[in-house]
Amino acid sequence: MEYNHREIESRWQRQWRESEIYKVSTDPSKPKFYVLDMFPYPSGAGLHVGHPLGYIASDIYARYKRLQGFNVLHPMGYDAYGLPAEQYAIQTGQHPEKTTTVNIARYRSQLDKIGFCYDWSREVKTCDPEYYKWTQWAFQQMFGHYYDIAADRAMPIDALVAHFESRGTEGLQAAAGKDLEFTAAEWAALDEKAKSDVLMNYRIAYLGHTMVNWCPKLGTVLANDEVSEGLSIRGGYPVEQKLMYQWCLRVSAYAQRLLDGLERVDWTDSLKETQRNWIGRSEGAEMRFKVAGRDLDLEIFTTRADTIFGVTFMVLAPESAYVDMVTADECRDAVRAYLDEVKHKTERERMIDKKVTGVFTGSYAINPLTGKQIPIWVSDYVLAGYGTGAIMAVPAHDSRDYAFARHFDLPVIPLIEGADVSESSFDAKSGRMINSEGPELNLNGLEVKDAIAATKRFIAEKGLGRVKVNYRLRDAIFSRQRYWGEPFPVYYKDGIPHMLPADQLPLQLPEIDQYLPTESGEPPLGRAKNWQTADGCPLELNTMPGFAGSSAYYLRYMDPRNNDALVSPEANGYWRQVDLYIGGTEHATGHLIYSRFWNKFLYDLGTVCEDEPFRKLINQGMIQGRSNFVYRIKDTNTFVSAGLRKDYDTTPIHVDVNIVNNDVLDLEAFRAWRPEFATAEFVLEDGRYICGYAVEKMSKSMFNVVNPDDIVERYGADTLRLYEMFLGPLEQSKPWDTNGIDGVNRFIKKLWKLYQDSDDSQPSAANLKTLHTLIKKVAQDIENFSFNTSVAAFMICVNELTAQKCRSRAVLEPLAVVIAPFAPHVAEELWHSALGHDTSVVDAQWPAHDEKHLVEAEVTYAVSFNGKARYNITVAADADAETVKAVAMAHEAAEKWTGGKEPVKVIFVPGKILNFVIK
RNA sequence: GCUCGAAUGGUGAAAUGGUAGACACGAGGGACUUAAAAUCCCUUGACCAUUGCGGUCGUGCGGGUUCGAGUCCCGCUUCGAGCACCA
Repeated sequence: MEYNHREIESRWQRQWRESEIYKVSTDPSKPKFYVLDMFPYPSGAGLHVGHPLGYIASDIYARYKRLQGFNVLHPMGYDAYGLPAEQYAIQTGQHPEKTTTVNIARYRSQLDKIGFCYDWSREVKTCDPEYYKWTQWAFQQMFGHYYDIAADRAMPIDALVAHFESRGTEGLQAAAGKDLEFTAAEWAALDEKAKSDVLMNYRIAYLGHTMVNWCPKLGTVLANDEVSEGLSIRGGYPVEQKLMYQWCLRVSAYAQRLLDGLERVDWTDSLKETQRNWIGRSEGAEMRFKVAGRDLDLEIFTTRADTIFGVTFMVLAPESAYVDMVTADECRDAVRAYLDEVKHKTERERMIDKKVTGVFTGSYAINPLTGKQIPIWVSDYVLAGYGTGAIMAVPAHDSRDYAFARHFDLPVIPLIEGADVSESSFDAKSGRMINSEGPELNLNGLEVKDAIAATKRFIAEKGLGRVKVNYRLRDAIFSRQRYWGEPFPVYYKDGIPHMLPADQLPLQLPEIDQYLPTESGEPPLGRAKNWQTADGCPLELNTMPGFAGSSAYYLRYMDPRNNDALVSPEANGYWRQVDLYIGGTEHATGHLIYSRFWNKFLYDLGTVCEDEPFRKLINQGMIQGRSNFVYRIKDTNTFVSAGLRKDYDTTPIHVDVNIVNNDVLDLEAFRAWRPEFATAEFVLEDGRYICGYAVEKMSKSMFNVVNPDDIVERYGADTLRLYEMFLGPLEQSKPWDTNGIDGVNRFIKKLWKLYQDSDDSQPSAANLKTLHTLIKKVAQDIENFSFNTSVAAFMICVNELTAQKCRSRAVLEPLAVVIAPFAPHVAEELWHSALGHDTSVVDAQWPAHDEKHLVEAEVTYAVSFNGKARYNITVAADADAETVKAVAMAHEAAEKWTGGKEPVKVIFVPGKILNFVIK
């Protein structure tokens, strides 16, 4: 019988669907395993061959775990809210929901063809009201909680109100926007609006006046991770800083826990490092400098407390509240002019333009250690949003301060022995301190590290400041001036925001006539009719950002149809957390921070039992496109093969990779491709037209998009799955190159052939060795996510068994099970038709390898002495006399080297053959 | 600038400190065939030798540890990724 992938695959996929074989339920009698893919945004372009890479890897792992007897949760869904559908809606008037539905259907059919073992009964879509009810619910919970620093967790806002009522802010330790101070009496005297404003300062989801990334072109604000180098990630439009009244999430309150949690998860070091950078913890000191002649302290943050003797000036951020307080009357005009100048620069201009600018305020601060007066300046190189918005400048040991000092001719005092500060600052945190002696503190001769500690101790004792930890991580801006997102379950009464009652959730997204802002500049929801509560209070017009829906979806899969809770305690208690999460690195500082934050908040609430959502995370590499080129001779319609092009003056033209095979152009298909090539002539080499190639992003405009459907149609899903794994290490980025897929396809055909005429004969020792080598290798490889070497192992195994003319069911049966995670359709077919089982291979047991079949073939002699050197000499079990003699000599030599004093151990372990020469 | 990765044939890549280049593609040669496709076999890191055997060099560069280094350590080079007036 011929291997017919079309027939086999459609038949088995139907079978799996009809028997609901991949449906799972909570089953406390079995150990659980949760394998998750980052769910896709269903874009209009559909899937290309790069998308399924991670899905195939997770599918292999899920199937493997299932064969090992685990109850595997392996769901899929859609991150359905997003800008492209909305942009498309603006252009065409088509409702984004319609576009999204069409795209989801397309994704589903593409995914189905690859043969994944998803439990589709658990599918979630973020735009589904049944789903976003719980996104809205979580938001309301965040509104109803504050972060208690002493308890190190979120607490109900009622507890905060109770605290205010009894003690005001006395003894309060809570994450807040501003440090407020009031008494219980003052709190009681506040009106409702004022109380609401105070509570906003503490809520985890809060309305705040913050500097936001405003993108005029997209007409919306963006989160920090949606902006790079002053441009929006999506579209690449300029982004400005703008002060707006927006919903925010107090992610910063969780900064330390987000950092600590990284110690407990099994992620790659580089991803953890990326998150650590993003959180940006820095330990330092907050210190007060008196302003000369005024009753005012400047509070600054520094990580280099040791350099305090080298402070020669102070700098304030232009937006700092200090600026107005310290500016002397005679300098007021100059300062105001400077502030105006700075304000008109965009963030991007400020970044590109590294010119040193600044203005003197006319005031002086007093260095608390030397008592000397130092000038206070304003400059835009100091950021308002970090630390206190004011710094002590140490030009000798900070390159930015150095540039400023040189530009304005301010003094530079070196503080580290041997540091040459004539050309540039010495920024390294190492060396011995000099010039650092004052009346009360002497740091001279100390190492920088010790000097920092000594200074911190000193300022804490003298009450000059305190040890302080700062984080770069900012609160997440949670409002979007967009239509296609979750509506906020919020209404306003007398200008005070209130949450809709829980029984009115979900608040459904209303219909509107156009997907644009209103004439008065309000977000699109301003167009909705009757967008108000029953008693006429207006509802919030903003919608939630993309990350809202994706922050807890992994929890919803545990209990997707529960209408009373995001997830029941039973379901969450069983599935707990994602054991394996596979997705791209592009979410490192977005989704993977937000969902960890979201999860920690739900953990504080007691909704979930695990503090970290994703135990192990693998980042699959990006698949790049491999573009092909033809070379047109200038001003002709003649194309010259790549190898001959240097003899002509040519222009390279992208050619559709789908009409090129192994870089050989299909001439007829090329002529038919576009009208202007219908009359194309060719200059061939060896009778063929060879195309050039380049690695580029996979995109329509490069004509290098390869659709998985085409590969499945031509070679079958199993070939696609094996080939994507064979392409290289999972975590590495690589170009898609269809060259080589034939090799994998050949392997499947050989596998198929091996199973024809299977019988009940006894397997030979060689058969068993081949089989057990494979079982051992593949199990190891799957655990290490080294799928490419597994595929190689399959090829070796099948080649060997073919050469051995193995027909034995005792070998073929476990072989089918081992191959099943990788090539499920063909494994299933062979399991039934050739081996005669009437159950699914999915229900089989993963075979254990038996060391005895491997050991007897080869033996390694490991000779160690001195507890140090170690020689492994491996010889075949049936080794000739000469080899055995060599081993004996090695043993003897080892004993001689040790002088017979050290024990010589000879260990027998299985391994490969090594030729060892004794000199 | 700081942090983290990576570098091996014509190509994708393998190698718990122990035969470098598994496996595959491509290429060359051969078998089968009227022919092609399909299939199968041989060769394929470089150089030298070649009627036999074989020999030398070789994992970005320079050092080091080790009986032994692609692998470990130190110092570079190049490329990629993340962060970046973050004090």
